[in-house]
Amino acid sequence: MEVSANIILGDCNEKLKEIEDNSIDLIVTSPPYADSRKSTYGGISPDKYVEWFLPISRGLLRVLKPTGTFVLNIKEKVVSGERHTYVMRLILEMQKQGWLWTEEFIWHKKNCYPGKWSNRFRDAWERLLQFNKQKKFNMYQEEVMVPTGDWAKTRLKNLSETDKIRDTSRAGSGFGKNISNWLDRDKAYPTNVLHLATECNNKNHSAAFPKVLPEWFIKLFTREGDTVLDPFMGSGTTIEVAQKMRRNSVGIEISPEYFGMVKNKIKAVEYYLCKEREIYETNKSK
Amino acid sequence: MEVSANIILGDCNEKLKEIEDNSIDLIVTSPPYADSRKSTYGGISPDKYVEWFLPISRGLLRVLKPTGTFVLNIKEKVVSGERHTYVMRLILEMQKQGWLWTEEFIWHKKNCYPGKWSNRFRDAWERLLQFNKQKKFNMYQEEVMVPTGDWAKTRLKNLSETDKIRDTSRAGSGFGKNISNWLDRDKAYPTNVLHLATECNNKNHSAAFPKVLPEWFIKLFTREGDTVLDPFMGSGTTIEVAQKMRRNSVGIEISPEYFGMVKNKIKAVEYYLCKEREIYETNKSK
DNA sequence: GTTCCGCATGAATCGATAG
DNA sequence: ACTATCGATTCATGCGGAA
Repeated sequence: MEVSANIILGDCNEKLKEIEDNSIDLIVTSPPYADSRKSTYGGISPDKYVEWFLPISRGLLRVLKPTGTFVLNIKEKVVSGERHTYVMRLILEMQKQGWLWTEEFIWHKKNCYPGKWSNRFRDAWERLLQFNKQKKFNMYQEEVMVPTGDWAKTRLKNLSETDKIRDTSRAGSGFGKNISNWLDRDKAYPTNVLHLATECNNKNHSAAFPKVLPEWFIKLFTREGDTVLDPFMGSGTTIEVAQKMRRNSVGIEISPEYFGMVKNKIKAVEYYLCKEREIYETNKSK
Repeated sequence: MEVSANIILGDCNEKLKEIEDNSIDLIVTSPPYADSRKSTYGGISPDKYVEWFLPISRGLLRVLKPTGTFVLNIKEKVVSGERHTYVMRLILEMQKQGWLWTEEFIWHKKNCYPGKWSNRFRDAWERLLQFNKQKKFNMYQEEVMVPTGDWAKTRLKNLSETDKIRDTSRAGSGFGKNISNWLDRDKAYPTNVLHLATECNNKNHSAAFPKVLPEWFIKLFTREGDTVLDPFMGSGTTIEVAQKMRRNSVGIEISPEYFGMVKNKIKAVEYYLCKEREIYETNKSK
């Protein structure tokens, strides 16, 4: 399967217009947070953030397939001792545009930077807001299953009588179970809390997220041959991962410097995928 | 030091009026979530939730000391496939009342409710919203320091190599310079993510806090002899913990059943504290 | 006294069916 | 059409009794 990696240099709001309606399966992005990445985006002030983002989210709504998903990585910053409310306001406004706010994943940054402030602790989490166009969307949950916890080893060794039948909880929680159903399982579905370490080796980009983050969402919401968009491409993590996972990708970036960097990355991945295919086809012909 | 545990039977909104202005150092509470605990609270509908809570938060603002803190445990439920927005709306409205939304801690519930759905995963986190009356509030960070885990040791060692080289001015964060200070410490400040399991063996209450949760905030925001309020006392975890930690406590509860239960608990703790003092004094006289 | 191991429990959500 | 109830789905934990 051939996959394309299409990267575009320019302002995200303008360049989105070049993308067809209902053509994207997944949008994963980490836009510049308010007042950060000043050098490249001019530093959007927290008070103007919603206003600035709404035209973009409208464009994203247009290009996303009805069964597609939009994952937005964002965190409000502290302004004069208080958490700013632009993220909450943004969610409320995006709902008015027609977005459904389906879920909020928490990205727990296990190795966040050490530090100390007199009135707060280190900030070790970020929001991953999931938006959809409709209640029914594509989700491939089996792709991201995790190993069952240690409890299972001992718990499932010996099953009592009540374990083998559906045993309704007495406290009226409405929770019944049949433990014997779990015997041959070694994997469980994950939760909406993601534990991933941040990568520090990507020093060229001030807001890079770890590869595993886009990877997880690409697995969960797309299949091979689907199309992934990152309208704030930055150093291109999402694009690179998507390409390696044989998803088509589209990236938009305003900074020529990043744009050039990603261009080279893409070529490298293309070469890698090419090699892989050769090996595959050689084996097949044997 | 004598501490008082004062519990009040009745509607929280009414009974708050009996509490003096600026008399409380810390409010820790977990109000009934929308549509839950119907038997005791009648189940507030998600659409009416903000309206229902605002008079209460106004009362809490009045009784809290200027240097005090309000910790609100809450989570929005799913309504027709979407996360409801009442929590966000509540924060915005509370700001209008004069509350500062200082911080949001994440409570990661390690043993969250099981289940499987086609469009979402298990919900494993709740919000712990921190509100204050002013930018300067009491916070005793040293009280909640945690032992440095192995990951931190190795992590910081690895970091140190790159960070020693790193030009502090380029990084702009100032960490590069100070990172070596962290290497010899065996205790670190925690982050704003708390990993705790719910106590599902509490037969008396379907939604009891784990004891460590109020304990952590009581340590962090109060000293011995301070006063802690829980306007939705429930099975009385907050009050019990506060009392044991030699903080004065005030609890309000609408259900006579819970009220009676907590009354007994309080007596037990009083007895326990008495014994402890006796032992202490006996040792002293020796 | 420790350690092991059995077992009830839960701030849930969805879809179908019924009023 | 819109609400109310009901069945089906599913993990990880801490308690308490046993070894």
